[in-house]
Amino acid sequence: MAFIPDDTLLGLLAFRPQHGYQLLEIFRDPAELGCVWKLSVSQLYAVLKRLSAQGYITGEEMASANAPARVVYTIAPIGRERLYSWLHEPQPSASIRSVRVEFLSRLYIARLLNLPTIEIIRRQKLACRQERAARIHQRDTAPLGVSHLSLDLQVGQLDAILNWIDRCEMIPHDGEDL
Amino acid sequence: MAFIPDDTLLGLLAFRPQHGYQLLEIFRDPAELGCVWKLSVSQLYAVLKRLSAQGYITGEEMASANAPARVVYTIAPIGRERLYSWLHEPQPSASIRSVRVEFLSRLYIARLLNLPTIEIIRRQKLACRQERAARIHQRDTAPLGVSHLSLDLQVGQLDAILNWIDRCEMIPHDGEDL
DNA sequence: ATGGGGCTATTCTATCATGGAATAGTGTCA
DNA sequence: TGACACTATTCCATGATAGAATAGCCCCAT
Repeated sequence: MAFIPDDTLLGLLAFRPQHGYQLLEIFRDPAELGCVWKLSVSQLYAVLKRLSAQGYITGEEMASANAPARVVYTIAPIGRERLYSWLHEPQPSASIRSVRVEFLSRLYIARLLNLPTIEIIRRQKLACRQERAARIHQRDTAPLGVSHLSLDLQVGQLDAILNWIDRCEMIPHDGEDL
Repeated sequence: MAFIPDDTLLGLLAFRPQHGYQLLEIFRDPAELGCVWKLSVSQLYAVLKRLSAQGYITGEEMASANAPARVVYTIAPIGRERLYSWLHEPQPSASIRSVRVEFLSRLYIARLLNLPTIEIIRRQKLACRQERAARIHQRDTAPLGVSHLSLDLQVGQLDAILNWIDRCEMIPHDGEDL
């Protein structure tokens, strides 16, 4: 299963306890996770509820002087465990969508927490190379037609990823300016 | 709205009347639409029900000597209208996923029905070029960080599509061998 | 004051997608 | 005749998604 929103939210809460609306703004801001993928209002609160029910986070209602009541969530120890095993996933998916969404989310969270990203990138690169080899083999045995075209496109997309992925190491950490 | 499964199924039924299980095999076969995207059993029947309720197709139960009863669906005139307006969509989406799924489905259906594909390809290419220009502009004004990386990846993916898309014209029609 | 509009914060609802199991007929082979 | 595989469809539980609904708080004009 993927559950990218769940793991990403755990990462954001590992950075610091936050309430739903605060998290939402990170997904709305095109300079933050908003550029990677959109999380709808209802899904965000649904995921928080699920994580809470599963014991990965704990919520505490807090009254505020200048705003309606809010629920501040804090990551629990088993949430932290789950987060680290997600970040250090040994065999990340190499589907095009996963690279754009899950891998970039991992990078975002790792940077936020000031963790090293080299291993994350290395494993993703390896997975993409393996995927590319598999697709090339399929393409070269596929009959001409749409299936051949589709595999050809996928190889091209993986090549684009492999050309791009090394640039991911060269961006500074920015966990402090949130 | 997208509704790619609906439009694709209309295309398959425009080729010839078929029942659910027959359609399903086209999506299971990796040499046919199976390479483009998977349609689950339940979704296929759900879409057929929806199309039928909306009057785009009509179903007729048929008993068979060597198999359980089945429902054979036939495309209705307004279904055919809808199909053609989908095939000739003047402004196709240029998202990476749309190209891989919707554009290739259009191509598949156009080939199946022995319709010309040049215009479909031309419009898709144009849309991708516009999308590329927009993403480049966003990237070059984005702050360094994950958002910049994400846009950079998207530009690379669009370049890969533009390199690939001209090869789509050079594949023979194969509507006869189903 | 008061009532509208806008921001914060969350919930609710309806529809659709997804994967899997369940049902049920038909043919094959031992 | 019982096990198994294939055909054909339905059902169910869970999750995703968009949108409206609710509701407190603040500012500003009437």
